[in-house]
Amino acid sequence: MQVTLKDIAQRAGVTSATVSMVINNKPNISEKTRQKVLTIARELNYYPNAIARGLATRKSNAIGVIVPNLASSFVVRVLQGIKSTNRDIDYTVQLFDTIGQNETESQLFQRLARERRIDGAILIGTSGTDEELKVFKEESVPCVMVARKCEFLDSVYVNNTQGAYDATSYLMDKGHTSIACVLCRKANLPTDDRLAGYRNALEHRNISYREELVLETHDDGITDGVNAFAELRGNSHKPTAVFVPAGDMVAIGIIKEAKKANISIPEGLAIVGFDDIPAAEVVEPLLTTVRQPKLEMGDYAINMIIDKIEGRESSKKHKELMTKFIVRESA
Amino acid sequence: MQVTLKDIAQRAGVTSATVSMVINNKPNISEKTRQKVLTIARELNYYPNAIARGLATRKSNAIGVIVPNLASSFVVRVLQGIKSTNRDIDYTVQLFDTIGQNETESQLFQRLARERRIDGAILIGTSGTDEELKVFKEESVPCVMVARKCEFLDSVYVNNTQGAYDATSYLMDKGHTSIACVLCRKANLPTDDRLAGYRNALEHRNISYREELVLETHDDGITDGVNAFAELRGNSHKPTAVFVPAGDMVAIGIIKEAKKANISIPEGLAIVGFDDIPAAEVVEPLLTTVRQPKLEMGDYAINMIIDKIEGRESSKKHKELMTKFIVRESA
DNA sequence: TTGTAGGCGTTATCAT
DNA sequence: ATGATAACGCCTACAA
Repeated sequence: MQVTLKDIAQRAGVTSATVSMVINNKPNISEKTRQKVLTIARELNYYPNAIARGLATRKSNAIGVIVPNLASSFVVRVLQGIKSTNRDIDYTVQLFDTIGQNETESQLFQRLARERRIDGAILIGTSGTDEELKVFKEESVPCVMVARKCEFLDSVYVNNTQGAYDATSYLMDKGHTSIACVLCRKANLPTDDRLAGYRNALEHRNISYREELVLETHDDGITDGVNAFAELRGNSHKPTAVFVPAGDMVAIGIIKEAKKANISIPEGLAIVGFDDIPAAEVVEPLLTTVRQPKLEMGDYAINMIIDKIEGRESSKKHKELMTKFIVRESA
Repeated sequence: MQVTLKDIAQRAGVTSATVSMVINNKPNISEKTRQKVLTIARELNYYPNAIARGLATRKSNAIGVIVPNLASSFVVRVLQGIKSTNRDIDYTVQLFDTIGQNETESQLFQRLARERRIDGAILIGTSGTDEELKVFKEESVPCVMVARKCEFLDSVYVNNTQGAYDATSYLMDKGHTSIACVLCRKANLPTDDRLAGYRNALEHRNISYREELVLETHDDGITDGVNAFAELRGNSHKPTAVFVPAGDMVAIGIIKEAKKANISIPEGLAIVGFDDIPAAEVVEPLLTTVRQPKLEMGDYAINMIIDKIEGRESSKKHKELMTKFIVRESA
């Protein structure tokens, strides 16, 4: 049986109200009873029942982290950032993924917002529309969106456009003029921003943007890269470089196929990825890529949400973090 | 304000007890009131308050997943397995990591077991001693240990010894007689089992086990591999093969250094890793390794814990899953 | 079939 | 400084 306030109260000869005050460090308790109560609590190994406390205070001390897919290394990395912030976190993290569940994303939002199981939510690159997200506002459950700018909620994201611009510019610096772009329209990827950056960079140097040079992959895995390479080879514009907003795994697939086809990298084909995943440093040649500060995004997100929950930060806030162009060997 | 049973009861002209029964699909409710109640509930967007329900039923419908370190790809993969089981899970997953917290693992166990915030716990390769784990039993919080056999709790793990035996035997099949072993004594790695497998395999073929051929790394990252390679080169037994129970990242580090030193793989040095991480398929040559069924482990774990929680499975259970030797190019 | 009443373990507001 | 007492929102006997 669980040890409750009552048990302690009985042995200490006081009321459970008093014990509660002691446990919660409230003032106006005589040192004597405080000590007595604390001693007994320790003896009995008392821990407050979190659920009962939650009911009484209307606060669960839990934060929901909603992700589309735990298989994404990006998502996992942000999650690590959330869990490894320096701040001393007194909230439990509850994990929800929206892929392969029999509940739609929208239903999950509804439920989470109304069940009062969490005090706030962090959404990592979920695809929810403003309409679907509204419920968090209605129920005044604080919320921050990660990896996607969302006018509707607080958000922390990365300057995707600039990152793509940098990558493309670098390629042009190296003398490339026919630069392909491989992207993937998965809901959680900010593809359009990156495409815009690519396009801006081109136009900035008076190189005309050609639709034929932008390919779409179905997914963002290594095999999508090998498929993309085949398309690249057949391309009439004979690209000498590829920028891969679809992500590093796709870029790695391209590298692999290129090597198989005896194309030297970066001389025969220069390749730039996006994200900077661990494998970027194991592939050969090492992958040049646009790094996203994933841990930092998680860190910001958890701090923002807690500030919100605790009412310390009420204004809408958007935090843009900077990508970093990482030059390695593939370009 | 939150919509409660009472609100619905009022509009339906019944008692909140009745509404509760409808919401929970209890029998003996007239179809008429059932419909009326359900209609109103939907109109008001009613969702039961999970906390209040938890207090009343003494069940939180949450499972704690306790991991040493979210940065481990092994851990993450098991977590994916947990979240992607086919079973229709009606439990929330709460995530706890024990590294870099100001609470010790042991304190966390205590708290989790007594706070009644979770109905059960899955421990992924945590290092807790039997003494520390006892509290889950005391408080009768069901528990399963993953990746480590634990007499004390239910557990699901992998035949590490056999996996290591297979790997070593394969190397001997290929004619190697001087086989180094690179291991890492991190708390969550079943190093001894793997070492035993290596040793057994050797002795089975009458090759004597030499302590000088087993190296220890500090951690299990890529740099630990590059360091290990230096040691390997200096080794007086001139190993022609390495088995790396420390994990694939370490093996990859060794590969990288070997290539730098112009040693051909597998001719000059054969290398076998342990785990089969994604990077094993991007490194060149592709890494031959012992695959652990990580998703499957997660799947088993979540199913076991739920059966336990719901009283469907009371006997202590140990599930051993099989590793699979994956032949690629490095050996 | 439905209502009454009590309890789950806390916290919080009054009195005293 | 402490005690009564009433929430918090839901569930569950038991009674009607």
